[in-house]
Amino acid sequence: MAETIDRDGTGGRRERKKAATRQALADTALRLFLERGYEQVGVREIAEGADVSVSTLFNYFPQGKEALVFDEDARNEAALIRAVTDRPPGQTIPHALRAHLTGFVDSAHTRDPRFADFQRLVKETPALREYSRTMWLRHEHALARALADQTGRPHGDLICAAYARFTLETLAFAGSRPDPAAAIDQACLLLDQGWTTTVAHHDPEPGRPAPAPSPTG
Amino acid sequence: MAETIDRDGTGGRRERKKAATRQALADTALRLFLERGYEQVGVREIAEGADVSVSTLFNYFPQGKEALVFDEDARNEAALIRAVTDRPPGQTIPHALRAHLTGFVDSAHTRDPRFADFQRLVKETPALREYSRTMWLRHEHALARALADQTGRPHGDLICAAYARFTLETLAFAGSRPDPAAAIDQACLLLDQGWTTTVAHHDPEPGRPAPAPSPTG
DNA sequence: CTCCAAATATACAACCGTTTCAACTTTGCC
DNA sequence: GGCAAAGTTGAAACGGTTGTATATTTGGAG
Repeated sequence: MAETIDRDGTGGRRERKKAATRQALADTALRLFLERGYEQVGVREIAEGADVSVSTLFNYFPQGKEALVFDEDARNEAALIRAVTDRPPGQTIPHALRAHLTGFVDSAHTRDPRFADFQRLVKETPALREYSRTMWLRHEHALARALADQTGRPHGDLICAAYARFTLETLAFAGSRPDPAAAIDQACLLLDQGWTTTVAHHDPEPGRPAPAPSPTG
Repeated sequence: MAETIDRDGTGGRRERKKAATRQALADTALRLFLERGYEQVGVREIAEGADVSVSTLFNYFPQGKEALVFDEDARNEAALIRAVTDRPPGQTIPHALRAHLTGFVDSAHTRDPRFADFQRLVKETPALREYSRTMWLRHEHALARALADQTGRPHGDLICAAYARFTLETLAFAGSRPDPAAAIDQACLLLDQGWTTTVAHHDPEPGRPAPAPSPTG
């Protein structure tokens, strides 16, 4: 039969239903949160709204209530590492990062009008702010390693680690400010000055890092 | 009569009892946490150990379970602002901050042996790490203002705000590293380079800031 | 000493997010 | 059709936290 395509790939009916349920949960959650505020909506109500049980809700979002809101966002996170490693030739690392960060906060105005609402919700809900921040911070190690690779510094280098940490923290910092774009600008200015003065000179050719001495984690 | 000294000051018996209860709560909490781990001890048990009800526990520590551990720490926080404003003449702001931060992490070795245990507990308990970090971050505004005052920059200046944020974040960053002292060193190096390059030149005479144009909060 | 009013402490029940678990249902496949 | 794996479910439980209504304690006044 035609159903025998893949037991767990992206094409099966099962997977489609799962995706639909997941989406239904995220959608109703966001809708209710925007209507009445994050704290005023319980997970029981969300589950009911998506017509599943609470167990199922937590089966889909084991990270908890906050994760319901960042379902889409979580996909774009890896892009940050690529922004460094795949940056156009001649562009410095600080410029690549700054561009990526500002691109992220600018999309509030240009893109989806719902996206602005989403960002406002996060900005005004402490639990969501915290969650967003720690989400980004999960990439600290990856970013630090990318920086080390690209500059030829040793893995575990503390300057790279600190620069990675502060760069990611910049998003949370910007979110706490009336003008996020300006905040990113200034924060990056501060960090970039420190970075270039400390690391000094020449990143090697950006397209490829050094011959990738250790591809492991 | 002699008892009519102060109804709510520091000398009354009432206040002494309150302080004792508070201390008993913090002490038993820390002891139990160290014995069996933060997550393995419930607030009901802590209250029982200090011989009070759970309601009373939350009456003394409305910020929640985590606050039980940081009772003493909370008192020393204001010292950070003083480290900037009261720094010895001729010392730059970055140096004052770096000294204060390293002083904080070094006391793990020199001072109280219990302090090392305390720091290990915080380091190994995510909830406590988070709490500690947000505790420090509460001083972001105060530190930023102090920096602005001392450098003659306008209040709300984003460079000062970012530098304050990152400096405070440095403590959490250091805590997540195998060698915290080295981490503070490198993070401060990075930040200081950025700070001095960006703010450039002359802090005014350190002893007094500019003639304190607005003493308000 | 006695009594009052305010401040504190208490027990108890509720609420919320989250986890667990044993049953039940669906799904993909033979 | 039937089997095993995967997914769903409801209900119960847990731990932190908050309310509430009721004591208990305290300082001070008569």
